[in-house]
Amino acid sequence: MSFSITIVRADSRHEQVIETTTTGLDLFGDDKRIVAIRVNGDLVDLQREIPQGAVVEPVEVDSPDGLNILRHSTGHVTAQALQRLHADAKLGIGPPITDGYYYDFQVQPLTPDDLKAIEKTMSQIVKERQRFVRRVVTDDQAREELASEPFKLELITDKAKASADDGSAVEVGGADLTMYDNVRRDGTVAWKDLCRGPHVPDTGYIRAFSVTRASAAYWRGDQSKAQLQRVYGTAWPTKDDLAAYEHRLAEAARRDHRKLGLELDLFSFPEELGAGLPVFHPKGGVIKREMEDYVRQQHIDYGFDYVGTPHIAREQLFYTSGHLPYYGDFMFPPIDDDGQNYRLKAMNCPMHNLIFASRGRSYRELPMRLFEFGTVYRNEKSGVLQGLTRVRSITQDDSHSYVTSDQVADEIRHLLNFVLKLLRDFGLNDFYLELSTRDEGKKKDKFLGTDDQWEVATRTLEAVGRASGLDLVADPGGAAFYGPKISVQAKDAIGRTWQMSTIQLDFMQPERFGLEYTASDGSHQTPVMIHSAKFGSIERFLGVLTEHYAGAFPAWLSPVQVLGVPVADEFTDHLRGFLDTLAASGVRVELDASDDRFGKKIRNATKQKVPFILIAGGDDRDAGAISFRYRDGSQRNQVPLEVAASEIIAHIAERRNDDPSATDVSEA
RNA sequence: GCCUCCGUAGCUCAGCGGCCAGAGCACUCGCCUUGUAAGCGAGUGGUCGAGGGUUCGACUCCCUCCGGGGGCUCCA
Repeated sequence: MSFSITIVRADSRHEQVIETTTTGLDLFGDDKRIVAIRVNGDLVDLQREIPQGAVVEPVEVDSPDGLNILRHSTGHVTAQALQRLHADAKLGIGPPITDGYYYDFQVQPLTPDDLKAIEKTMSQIVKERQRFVRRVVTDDQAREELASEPFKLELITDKAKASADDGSAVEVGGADLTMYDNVRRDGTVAWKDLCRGPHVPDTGYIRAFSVTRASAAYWRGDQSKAQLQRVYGTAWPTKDDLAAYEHRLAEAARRDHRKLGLELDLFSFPEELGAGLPVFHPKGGVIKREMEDYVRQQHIDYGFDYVGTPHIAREQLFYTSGHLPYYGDFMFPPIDDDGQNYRLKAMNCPMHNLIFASRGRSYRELPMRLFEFGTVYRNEKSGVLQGLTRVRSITQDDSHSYVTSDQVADEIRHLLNFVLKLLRDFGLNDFYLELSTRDEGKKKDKFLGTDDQWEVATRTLEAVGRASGLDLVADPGGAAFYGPKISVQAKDAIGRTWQMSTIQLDFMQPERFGLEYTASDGSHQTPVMIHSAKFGSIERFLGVLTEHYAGAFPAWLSPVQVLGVPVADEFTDHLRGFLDTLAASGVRVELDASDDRFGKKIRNATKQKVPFILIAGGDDRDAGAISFRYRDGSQRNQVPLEVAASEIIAHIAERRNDDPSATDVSEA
């Protein structure tokens, strides 16, 4: 008997006639790059029988599906290992995730030693080359086989609507339940799990994995349910892939702004101040000031007026704005002054509204654009604080544009252009837009306003977003309570995405504050308000910049732009004279006149990631010149003083984000 | 907020139910100083995160709080 089967590969398409009872494994033999197949479009195990006439597509291990299958299979191995070591552990779910997988267990908290033991046992299971064997079972069979697994029983009960052992990634179909047995070479079953599959043919396919950490998670993400231990791991097609992944993690750790903030003396979080409250040191202060100077000037250029408002206000203001009812958890508790309650501001908009409302306004004044650096205070839950990227005192470069409804689209375009220019000026060139809208489902009561208002606002933002030519990604439910928003997501030097600037449309607050302007026909109209923050917050942006540049900031942002290092004491004067010239032109210079040796000074300067190290020795003095050492380690010797000065000054004035800081070869 | 791990000098980290708690770097002082990543020596520096408890005795064990890492949840 023979079958006709079409095999489809990405680059070619040909037919083969296959003898025998055909399984996927027969077709692809021991090709360990192929971990599953698609039969007529459905993802299935390699061992599944193939119906006559089927179209078969191999799934390679390094495809997205292949990686998920590999990682999910590794999750099964992790679970088997854990239950070998802790017989009383109960299974939760174990899906693949970005770069890896996890598996949840009800078990005692796991120590790093436990994780090492799990990894070791996993290696044994991999060596045993246990086959993954799929088996269709009835509900009753499954219940019997998994009688000691309460969480699995719950899944079986809920199978019609709920997810399988790997959560949302692979759903249990309404009809069949499947078990996956891990079968040893002698035919005995080592372990089994309720699972939709598919899986790699045997555990020998798992060749590069690592158990990375353990933490806690709630059963089905529900705080009222059991707390489980979540074991995270990662798995890759080859050891090289795993090594590359680990290198990426190390690179991210090297760039961690919390670490660099300490090493470069930029900022700190004094325990005495409280969690999430940073202080900027002089060097961090320079970067902060450069950012502020830049964005203040840009706001002026883009037609904004610079204003100022206090940090606290009577509580009533935030009821008027709607923030207390809708945002109250994020505000610090009231300050009681003789029966009058005050609040630290968690946002600046109500105060800007008061400036708008301070006198009668004409349509001739619109768009009216107010801007300030407003430090707001948000009582973020202790567990979510993270370095500068999640703090409790947030300095926003906050602006509010008040416009007529006809001007909305133009103003959004204006703001988007502003924001994109700013991000590019700071060296972020790769971004996309996210459109955050109201959740149309159950959480509707969390949002103010009518359906019509939301509809119009959302459509306007979407139209401008699309017209920008950037990718526009939907974020349902992510809107503020007063309106939808567009946020710019920027990718940093190692490909991580950060939410930076936001542009939010607001039809609600003008109404609540009774804001009005007189239109050309003499009627009183309500303006539309557009919130926007370009950096988002100074703190967060500085944190992201630090990681983007790994601390090697472009010269114009560098706390110390030029550091002079004499080869020996006697050349200090030659160097000092030149540095004075640069300083007179506004360059931030330092001279290392300490009694450290030359090599040590180079080392110190390099660790501080100073863009220009200037060196003066006998050759330089005799030639009326100076030598350069750039951050990437390259050198230029005996550069005439005038040439050196004009190059440095020009480089800084141009606010260039590239040379000489493009490469950073500081020791890890 | 929840779980978990952690908190010893400015930093990175040793140490231990019982002499007076250590190292390297940093800092201070002295000597030294010629070409691109650590010169030598000495010294200063700690209420062992805070408070309470157990104990003859606590940096060490227990509890609470504060702070941090990782994760969950939340949120933008």
